[in-house]
Amino acid sequence: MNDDAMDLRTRNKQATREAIGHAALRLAIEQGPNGLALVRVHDIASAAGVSPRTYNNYFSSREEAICAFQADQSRRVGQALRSRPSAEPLEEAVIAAVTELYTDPEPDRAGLAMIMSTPALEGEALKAFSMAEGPLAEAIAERTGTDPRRDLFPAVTAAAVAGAIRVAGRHWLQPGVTGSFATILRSALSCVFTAAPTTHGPGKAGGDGDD
Amino acid sequence: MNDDAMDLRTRNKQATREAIGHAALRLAIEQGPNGLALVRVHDIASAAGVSPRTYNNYFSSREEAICAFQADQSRRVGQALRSRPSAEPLEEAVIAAVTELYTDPEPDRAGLAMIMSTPALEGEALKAFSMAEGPLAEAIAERTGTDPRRDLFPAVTAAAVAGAIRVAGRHWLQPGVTGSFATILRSALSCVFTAAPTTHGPGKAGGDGDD
DNA sequence: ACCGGATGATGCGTGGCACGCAACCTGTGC
DNA sequence: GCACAGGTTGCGTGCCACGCATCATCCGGT
Repeated sequence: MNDDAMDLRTRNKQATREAIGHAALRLAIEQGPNGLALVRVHDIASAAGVSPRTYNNYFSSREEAICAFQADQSRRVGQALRSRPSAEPLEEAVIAAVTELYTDPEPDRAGLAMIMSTPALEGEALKAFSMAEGPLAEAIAERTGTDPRRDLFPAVTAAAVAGAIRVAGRHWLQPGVTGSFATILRSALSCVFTAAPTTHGPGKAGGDGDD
Repeated sequence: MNDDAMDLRTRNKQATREAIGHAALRLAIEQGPNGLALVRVHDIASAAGVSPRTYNNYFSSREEAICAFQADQSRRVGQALRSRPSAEPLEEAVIAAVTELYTDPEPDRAGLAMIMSTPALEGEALKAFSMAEGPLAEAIAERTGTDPRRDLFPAVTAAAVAGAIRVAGRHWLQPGVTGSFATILRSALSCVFTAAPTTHGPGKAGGDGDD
């Protein structure tokens, strides 16, 4: 987007950051969820073509590097919602914005699996998803005309949306679940805006005939 | 509750765990959010009356030890919901269960502030709160008669509830916010079950006290 | 009450990591 | 072309997680 508007310095820095993050995730996937301890900083650094010391200038832990992509993605959620027509109802706007952002490239299954099903990565993954909440809450507050400092609705909804994205991801990764991520994501987000369904019909979710 | 039903061994172990967790949180509070790096493992261990090696048998990071209490609390949420009369509507049951669990002793402001406003603790704190989601989702699924493996509603709602608790905590800690934690918590949880308030009149945050 | 087994608590040693520091190299603006 | 700001690298330090072997303590059966 603004890559050309940046200094060469800045662009290189960004590229380095992405290179390290990408290398970290790739190596983590190779080792699998149980071999995370085997992914040495040295390996990540050399895979990214930088010195270990430089790696450490960008990230202060392997976990942070591995989840960098998720974190970056989360940072864009607020803006994504703002870019929806303001006439659109909140529910539709949120679903459209989130779905668009998270399915432009269908997520990398292996990467998501690594990030979401590795205990040691859990904290960082949660942190990554929660990064969306602040900006999202502001965008929601703006759209609904509420004051986020006094009304909890925007923040709670933002947290719920972030949670729904997580849940959708987890569900999508489950073996035996069919359906595109987009479908599951929409379904999960719908739940956020649907008050308690005391008796709530069967088979939503990825919901085509799997039993 | 079942303390007397446990083996002496088990009880001691539990006590040690709590001692370490408590010591860790106390020391962290003393150093403040910016001095977390100064809280040495050795200090925590000796403050808890155990060897550093033993500390490491219980927790594999300072963060984990500091957030142990939050984690333990989260593990009880599922059970708390199950203990509500099954005739009660989901919303009321959840609000009652969570409020009861989180306000039996009014939370320690300093401790919560430490846990929720220290970047280095953020991941572990999120992890602690998210521990409630699994059991909570199951309890919700059971109460609403939905199959959590096919329907996303239980999991999404559980995540939303966990998020609401977090948001309530953050709001409660904000300077200038009046009102008991119980009130704020109820207000936040209400948002979860309230569909989008396109025009949403009352039902604010601190509700009673503030302007 | 006694004893063998199980389980937790410790000490020690090892490998790795985060980060401060200072020198070096590379774009940038004058 | 030059001096400077900013990024990269190597080195050294202190801390930490964890495997292993040992010892103390608790448990259950006889």
